[in-house]
Amino acid sequence: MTKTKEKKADQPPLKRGSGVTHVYETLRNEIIELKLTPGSPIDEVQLSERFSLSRTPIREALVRLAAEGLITTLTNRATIVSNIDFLNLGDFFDALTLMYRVTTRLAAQNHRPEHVAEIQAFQDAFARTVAEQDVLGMIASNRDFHVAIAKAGGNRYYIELFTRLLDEGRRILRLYYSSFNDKLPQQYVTEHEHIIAAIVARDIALADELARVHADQIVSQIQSYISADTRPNASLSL
Amino acid sequence: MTKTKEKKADQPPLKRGSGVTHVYETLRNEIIELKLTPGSPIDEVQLSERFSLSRTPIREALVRLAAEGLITTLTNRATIVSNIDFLNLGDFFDALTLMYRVTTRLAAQNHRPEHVAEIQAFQDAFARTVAEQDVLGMIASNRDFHVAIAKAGGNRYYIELFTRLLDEGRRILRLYYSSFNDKLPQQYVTEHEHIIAAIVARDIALADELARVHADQIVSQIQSYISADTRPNASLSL
DNA sequence: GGACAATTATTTGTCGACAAATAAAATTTA
DNA sequence: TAAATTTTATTTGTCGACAAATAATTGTCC
Repeated sequence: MTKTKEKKADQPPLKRGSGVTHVYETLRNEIIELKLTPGSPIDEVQLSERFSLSRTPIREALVRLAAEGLITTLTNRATIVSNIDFLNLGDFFDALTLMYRVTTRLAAQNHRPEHVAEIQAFQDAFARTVAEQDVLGMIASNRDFHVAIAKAGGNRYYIELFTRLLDEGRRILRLYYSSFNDKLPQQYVTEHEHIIAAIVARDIALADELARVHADQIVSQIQSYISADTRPNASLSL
Repeated sequence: MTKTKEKKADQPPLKRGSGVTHVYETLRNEIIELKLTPGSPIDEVQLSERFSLSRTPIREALVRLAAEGLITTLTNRATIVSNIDFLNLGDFFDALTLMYRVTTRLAAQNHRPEHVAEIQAFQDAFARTVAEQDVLGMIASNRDFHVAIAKAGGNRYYIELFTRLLDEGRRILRLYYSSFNDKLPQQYVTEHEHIIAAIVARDIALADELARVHADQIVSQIQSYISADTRPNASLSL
């Protein structure tokens, strides 16, 4: 309840340079979880009141978010939560698939025992959310699972890009989670298990192939959600 | 104290929100061109004097650079120009090669006439710098050439990552350009021509293969520079 | 003389305030 | 009444200043 979270009056003196990080991470999560809807304006003074901070650290956090593409700043005008770019979803799917493959390959190649343990832990969490029909939890733990694989691969450039893509994917999936089909997720659990096995066996070619199939699966599912969406103008980037 | 700063008294009233962009771009170039050497400290007040701006916009530019990984901020302590990470150069080469291939493939697939013109223009610039033995110009125009190919491919995620990788490569190459061998560059000109031909012919497989060979060529050349470097402790990340 | 402690100095992070730029409202005018 | 123009209001970008955190310096004691 009264944790050190956002509320009007919290304990101001947390630490010296931690305010910006807190604001950044909080807003980042809210954007990814669609608590802040795409296109909605960001009011600096409102945020400064909410976090009990001056506008300066708020601004710094916003610059970081803008550098990541999560918010868009119209100079001298408003700054808004970035829209999901439905027109270029193909780019997104292409890059996502490539990162699925490359990171899984590298994991099979470079992983160490502790990595497998972490991957398995997130896979357990994923299986749990599937069993509980917790769709939002599924989306999050699936993301953690693949980020863990990327970390086992070790290439920091891939880790960074892949993380961004997966988080962007979380935004997209949240838009359509209402139409989630309860039968498919179990298949993902199985596919994850196979991917883990291929990584442990250091079978690079198999890991690559499984990742590709897995990615195609997810991409086509998202696409089916989008095309099944009946809301008028829902696929327009506004 | 009063040493020669670029332009002490320039035209202050440029435009309202353009100060940060100017500072950002200027510093970015200086970092990439190694005018600001890795590890050297960034003094905010010194910069604010140099650009005739308050510390606030300077700070904003620095946050952007930090988000890109070009500078490193030690909280409450100094902020320095990021070091070149020689220990993980393998990651860099791997990601660079992948982006070479993927962007060239996509260019063969998606390019339009105006893209070819732009690519050819940068290739001409590259050939010119090779003829003039202008090594620094070579490095820059080679980068522009491949960024143009990435833009012809059209995938914004690849464009962004590739640009960052190529700029990081500029930093590395600048460290070793003194030992440049004058015979090899001509080969790059030829390889570039072949890549353009493959793109124009929309031969995706050939474009991919040429890009791979080209990337391997460059990677092995950089590696030979590094291993041939005789400076003591030169390969240490300090 | 060297190690430790206290003091000073420098630098960073944050603040409140002001001015430019834009949006919104009010007024005028045809 | 509607378009155009002036006035007001809101919001962003920038500034100078202050306080916390750290580094540098000095002083003290063994």
